[in-house]
Amino acid sequence: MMLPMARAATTSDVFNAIAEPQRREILALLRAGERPVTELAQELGMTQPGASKHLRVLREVGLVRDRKAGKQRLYGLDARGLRPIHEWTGGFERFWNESFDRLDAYVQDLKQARQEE
Amino acid sequence: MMLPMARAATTSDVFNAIAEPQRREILALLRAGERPVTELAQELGMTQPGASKHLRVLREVGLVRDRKAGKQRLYGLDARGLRPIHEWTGGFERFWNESFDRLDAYVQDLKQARQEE
DNA sequence: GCATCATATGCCGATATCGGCATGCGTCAA
DNA sequence: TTGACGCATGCCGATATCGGCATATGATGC
Repeated sequence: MMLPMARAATTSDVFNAIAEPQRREILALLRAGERPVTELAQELGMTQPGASKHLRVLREVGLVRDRKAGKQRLYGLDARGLRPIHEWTGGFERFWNESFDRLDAYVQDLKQARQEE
Repeated sequence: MMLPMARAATTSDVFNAIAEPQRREILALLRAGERPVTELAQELGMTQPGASKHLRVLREVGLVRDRKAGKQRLYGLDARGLRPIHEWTGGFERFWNESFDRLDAYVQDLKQARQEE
């Protein structure tokens, strides 16, 4: 019957988790230390359920850890998952300084090659 | 009337563009040099329209440039847009080595603070 | 012009995503 | 136990996303 396949990857990976601006803000805030949900929501101007949902995503990909502290639930940063992304982008470091030199060079080569044909 | 607001950010930023595994593969391949659409599609095992669509997204966020070369259209890498991501993740570099030491330390601080209240 | 190759675009179906809202559940204190 | 607080979850509506397919657009060569 061959159903259409729709979406492939989903929010269960780190790349996707940090594609959301608000989630990036949460991570940035958590660098200063653990924080309860309500405080995060307040500081970032979002609703409490909104914050909880984003935190859930971040927790599922391992960027955030939570622990109970009495009535509250403290969320803390676990940045290890960001390392692969840092390294992946780092693999392009050589290119973002010389991108257009390279392009130009390639164009030159191409013209050369054409004249020699 | 207050309609629901649904999705906030969209595919028009670099974080989102590289959230797609196939788009990351395209970028990785383009490190080796410019390539036409069909070749990309073939090497990555996707359909030509599929490749074209992903390339469109990459082009719209500026990660890829295209130029016409006769019948073909060559796509080339413009990695400058990856730099902000590299730097953003780099802002967490201090944390991904000592994440849990810090957490523990914070817990200690917290206990201290509580006893002193 | 016409056929051909290379690429882009449009439509569709399935599903994922996000925000808002209400509500559930657990914990603490009185 | 009851109430208050902190947080999570569920449901909904609007929209975005992705793959597959057919088709349009564009350039080339005859």
